[in-house]
Amino acid sequence: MNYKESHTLILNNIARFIDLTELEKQKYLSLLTEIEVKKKTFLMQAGDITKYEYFITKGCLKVYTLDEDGAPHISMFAVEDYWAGDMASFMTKEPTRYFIQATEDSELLGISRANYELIFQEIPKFERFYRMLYQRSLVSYIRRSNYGISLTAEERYIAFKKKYPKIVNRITQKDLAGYIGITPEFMSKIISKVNRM
Amino acid sequence: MNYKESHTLILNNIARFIDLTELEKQKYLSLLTEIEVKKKTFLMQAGDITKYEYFITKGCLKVYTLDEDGAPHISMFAVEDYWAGDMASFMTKEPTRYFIQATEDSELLGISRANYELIFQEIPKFERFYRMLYQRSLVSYIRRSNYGISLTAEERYIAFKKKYPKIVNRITQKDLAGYIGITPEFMSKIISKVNRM
DNA sequence: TAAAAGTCTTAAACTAGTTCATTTTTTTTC
DNA sequence: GAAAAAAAATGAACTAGTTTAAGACTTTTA
Repeated sequence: MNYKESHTLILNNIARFIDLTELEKQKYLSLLTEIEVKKKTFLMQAGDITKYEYFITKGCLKVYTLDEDGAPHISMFAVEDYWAGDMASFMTKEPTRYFIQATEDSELLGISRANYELIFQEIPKFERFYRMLYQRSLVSYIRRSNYGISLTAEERYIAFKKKYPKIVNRITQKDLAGYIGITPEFMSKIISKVNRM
Repeated sequence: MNYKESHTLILNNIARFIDLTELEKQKYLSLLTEIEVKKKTFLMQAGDITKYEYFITKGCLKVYTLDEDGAPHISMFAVEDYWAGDMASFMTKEPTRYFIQATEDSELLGISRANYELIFQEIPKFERFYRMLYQRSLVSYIRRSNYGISLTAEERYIAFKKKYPKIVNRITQKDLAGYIGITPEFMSKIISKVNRM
């Protein structure tokens, strides 16, 4: 069958781990909600009860918290083919501490909590899909959880550039500083130093 | 049925997320290997191909990497009722970068890669168990991945003490420094400062 | 149970990263 | 396309955390 671009993208993402029949694909797609967010608008703000988990089909968003001083700490940039959301709030129905804001006009597919639970009943293979998706994410978060304490800011910047060469050019230096965990001023210094090398 | 202590512990851990029949419990337990490690000995060293994932039934172990300067970065302390291992190496069969060393005489249950795959065929419910286990771990690693860059060393120490009050007293200050991501000297200063407050 | 090895404390000199203030450059908005 | 707003660059004074070194205390080992 012929699917629209965004649907092909999410089906391919899922096909990395499990095979679905045509019927299952259609069932799955019917459980998704299409969402558009214009640049600078929020998909989620601290205090919200998270209703969806998101798959990004177009654009770029930043996921961040604010500390007591109001400084943003960016935990990820989500671009095409990425999953984003606040799993803790999604699971527990407690208010989220996260903001998710579009840094470009973006398009997403959302799955609601009810449909997320439903999917495991309707297509049990999805337990396997999510088991493998989470297993992979876990590996990269375990690695990343050591970055902040074992690498200098310059090393973290170089690692980010190497791992996400396409994202570097789509975000501001200020947001990158918020991800690396330093001030924009020091980020500026590091970048000019690394470029000089 | 009556199980030995270590088996009761792991069955209870699993029962948090899925229900197993007597037969399934026995099948599952038959796939596990009992392992003993004496204090200071290694369960895993960098370069090894990880053969098992572990569940700790007694004792305490530290999981760490060494940086280029030979300084240890501890990623977790694993005590009773915890899962440990190097999932990346376990999955990809590439050599691990981790060391796992017992800080007390310890007892573990190990599941081999072959049996891990087998279990999903024999008892598909385990997809759900691992999906939920990983989902939970992910939530805490996502949170922790921001700790290193958004909290000061003193704040990280206070957070650790609050989250793991029982572990603090079982490990050396030096190992705690390796977890917090600072030198043992600065750890000493922080502890005496926090205790004075 | 004595010696050796490892852990903890303290302090002084140092470095990575912050803060604050100002100017230049780029992007957004009407 | 001009004005306003936001981002980036630069520099000087500051602070959190490191390094090195030495002595006191604790644990391990023979």
